[in-house]
Amino acid sequence: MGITERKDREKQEVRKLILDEAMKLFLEEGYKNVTLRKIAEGIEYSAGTIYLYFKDKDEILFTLQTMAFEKFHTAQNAVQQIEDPGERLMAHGKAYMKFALENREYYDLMFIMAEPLNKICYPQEWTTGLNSYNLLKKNIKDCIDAGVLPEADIEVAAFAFWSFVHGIVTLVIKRGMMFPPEYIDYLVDGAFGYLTRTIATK
Amino acid sequence: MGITERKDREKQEVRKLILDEAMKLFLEEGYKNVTLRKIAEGIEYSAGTIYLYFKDKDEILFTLQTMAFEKFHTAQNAVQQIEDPGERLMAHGKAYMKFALENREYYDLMFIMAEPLNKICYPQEWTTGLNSYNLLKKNIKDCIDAGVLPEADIEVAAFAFWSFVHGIVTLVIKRGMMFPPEYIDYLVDGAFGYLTRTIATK
Amino acid sequence: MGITERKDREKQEVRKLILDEAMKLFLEEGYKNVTLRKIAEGIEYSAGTIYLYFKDKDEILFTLQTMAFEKFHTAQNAVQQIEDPGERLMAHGKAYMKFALENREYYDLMFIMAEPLNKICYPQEWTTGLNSYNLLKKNIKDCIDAGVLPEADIEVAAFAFWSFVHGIVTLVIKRGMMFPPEYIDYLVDGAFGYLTRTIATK
Amino acid sequence: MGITERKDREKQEVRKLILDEAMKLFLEEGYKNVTLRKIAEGIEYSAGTIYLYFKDKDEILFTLQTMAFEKFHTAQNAVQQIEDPGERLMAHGKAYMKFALENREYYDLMFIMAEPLNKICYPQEWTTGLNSYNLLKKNIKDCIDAGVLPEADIEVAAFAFWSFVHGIVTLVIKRGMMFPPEYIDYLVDGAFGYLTRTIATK
DNA sequence: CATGAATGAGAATTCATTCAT
DNA sequence: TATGAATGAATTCTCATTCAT
Repeated sequence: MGITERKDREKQEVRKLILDEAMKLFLEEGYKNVTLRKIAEGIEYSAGTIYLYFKDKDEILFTLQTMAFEKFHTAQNAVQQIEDPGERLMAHGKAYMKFALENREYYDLMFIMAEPLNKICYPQEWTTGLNSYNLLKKNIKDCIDAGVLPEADIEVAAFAFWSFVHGIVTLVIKRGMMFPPEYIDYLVDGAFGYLTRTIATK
Repeated sequence: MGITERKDREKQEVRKLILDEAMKLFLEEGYKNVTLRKIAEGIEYSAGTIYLYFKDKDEILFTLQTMAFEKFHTAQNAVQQIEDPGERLMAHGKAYMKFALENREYYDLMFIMAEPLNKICYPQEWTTGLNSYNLLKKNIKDCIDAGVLPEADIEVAAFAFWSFVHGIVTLVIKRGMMFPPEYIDYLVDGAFGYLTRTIATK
Repeated sequence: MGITERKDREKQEVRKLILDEAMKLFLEEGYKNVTLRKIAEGIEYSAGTIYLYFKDKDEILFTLQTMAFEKFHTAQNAVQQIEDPGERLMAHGKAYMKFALENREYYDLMFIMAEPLNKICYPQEWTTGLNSYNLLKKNIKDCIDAGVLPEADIEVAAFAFWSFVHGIVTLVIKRGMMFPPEYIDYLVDGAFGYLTRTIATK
Repeated sequence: MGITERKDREKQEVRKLILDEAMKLFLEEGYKNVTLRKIAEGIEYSAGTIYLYFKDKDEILFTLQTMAFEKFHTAQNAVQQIEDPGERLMAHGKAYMKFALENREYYDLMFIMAEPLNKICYPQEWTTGLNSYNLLKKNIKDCIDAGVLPEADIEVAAFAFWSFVHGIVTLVIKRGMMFPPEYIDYLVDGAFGYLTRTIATK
């Protein structure tokens, strides 16, 4: 059993090597520059080897997506320690935006890019993504229960809140060039503050 | 003169054929699916013919983008007839979302897709896009002046409002598969109503 | 007959237009940049029109070559006025080199380039070229008769002399980059003087 | 080790196959006839395969050029054993012409063709070519020192001598069709003898 | 498990040439 | 005579994928 285990570990290691390299390329050079050739070169294995660990290129991308969701979930979990529901929701939103803007390619992969999604239809693989969404719903619910947010269908309120922050970061990531660079932080913070303050001070 | 006119019309028709086919391919499977070869096949012309109408591939997508902006601007202008600032802003938002969800490829091209944007940097081509944004700012300003919206830097408030509707439609367009199809309209309308109502009842 | 003549003249004019433009492109941008499209654009006719005046692209190139030979012949004729055979031959050589180095693309077309030569096999079209060669032979013969050059088969002596100047200019035109630019004139003049002086002082 | 060696040899063989085919095509109809597609067809491999052996088309021609220089240098070295400077220079010239006329494509590649020379600017790759030139300069110098050739700047004298033989072979290679085939040897030998004899008998 | 060699399909683009009008 | 539209064949190059070893 010792041998089998070691083999297994080694197998996992190469797999990780591939994913890390793929993610690195993805982050550094964008989607269309992630080629199997480059991955193979980067990890100093032959291109064929990759097929021993992944069915095809899409499967790598898809795995990357799953990993991105995990990173994303972790980043958000931190705010759950805050007791006050209003403050917690605010912190949640800020953490969301911070993650998105500091990890633009990850965010693209998770919530914008079309590519590896054919497979996402299979709901079992979508779990981690949903976990994050559930977190949001909980925080929204707490706010409504505490009277910080007006009464509403939780689904609706969560979707509204998510749309808002998603809109902000998507605009910045994809159309940031429309605005003067030094102006963007001001817009993002201002916009977030404007709507949340207006709502929450009720 | 009749002949010249007919020729001209025919020329325009082939041009339109190309653009339609390009948009169709774009719709079907995204940017990387739009190849000159496929466009040519689709319209049953030779690949070279396309170069009689467009300088290169980018120009096709860029033209599509420009068309999208024009269509988009027209769609929004309609609401300006409404007198009441609050109602007008609400109508504006709904018209925005309606357009986006009914013309998803156009919307993608305008505000999400990365590809042909190299060229949009040249500000003169970006004008139509800015016109639409200026419309929004005006409507926001009217609302603030009328006391319907809380005081704020117009740039910030406009960015906030835009982010919100952009977020809603982007989520639906790109990650609509996360939600039960029959549920989407409810979410969109609900979310929009939830935030705007909360703000505007002041 | 008046009408026919005018038509003929007009026909010749367009033909000349094409040739001039082709030559211009050839001179300015080199062989591989002479495309029918560019010629047509330059003279503001359609590409198809060119086929009314020339069978195909090669025929244009070939005609250009013939024209180059004429220009070349004219340039050389000037030296024939010199009486002294030795001086005349020297002047001939210098004129040859001057023409070649000042009209590199012409020279390439005439004596180096492979392309339009398939047709040169037909000797009747080669006449102008031969005229120039005959000129050289005459000058060589005069030198031998005058005792300025050692006795020899005229064909051989002419070929030797031609090879020498052809070698100099070909080396400069095609491999000039091997030498410091400011050094080339010195080499060319020096080399020409070295051999001719050595031979001729006998 | 046997296996590795055999693999290596096979790899070299395909490489050679490509180079040979490229040279063949080059021979048959000049530079513009050397297309990757034709090379691939000729050796019955797929076009992509060529990219496993060469970075791009230029690299193939550049390799051919380098090979040509090496072959050329070897061919000339032989004459250095001759003691008498005058005889040695004569033998050098003859060896030069022999090589050029027996390896016309190689010669073209080295000293006539324009195409892949962009790269030759990098002086380190030009070394072999210079070696040959230095050989010539040495032989010229020995002749001058021995009084076989008249006093002169060595650079100038070498350039003159080179131009002469280069002119002869270039004329034959590129415009040989001007002369009756059976006459060419007579011309070449005669011309070479005529000038060298005249100079050297001093 | 790993690889090197090979491939086939496909990408954008260019051009000489044809032909109905 | 002239043209505008169209084409087909060609170009270089890239990539995911396969497979014998």
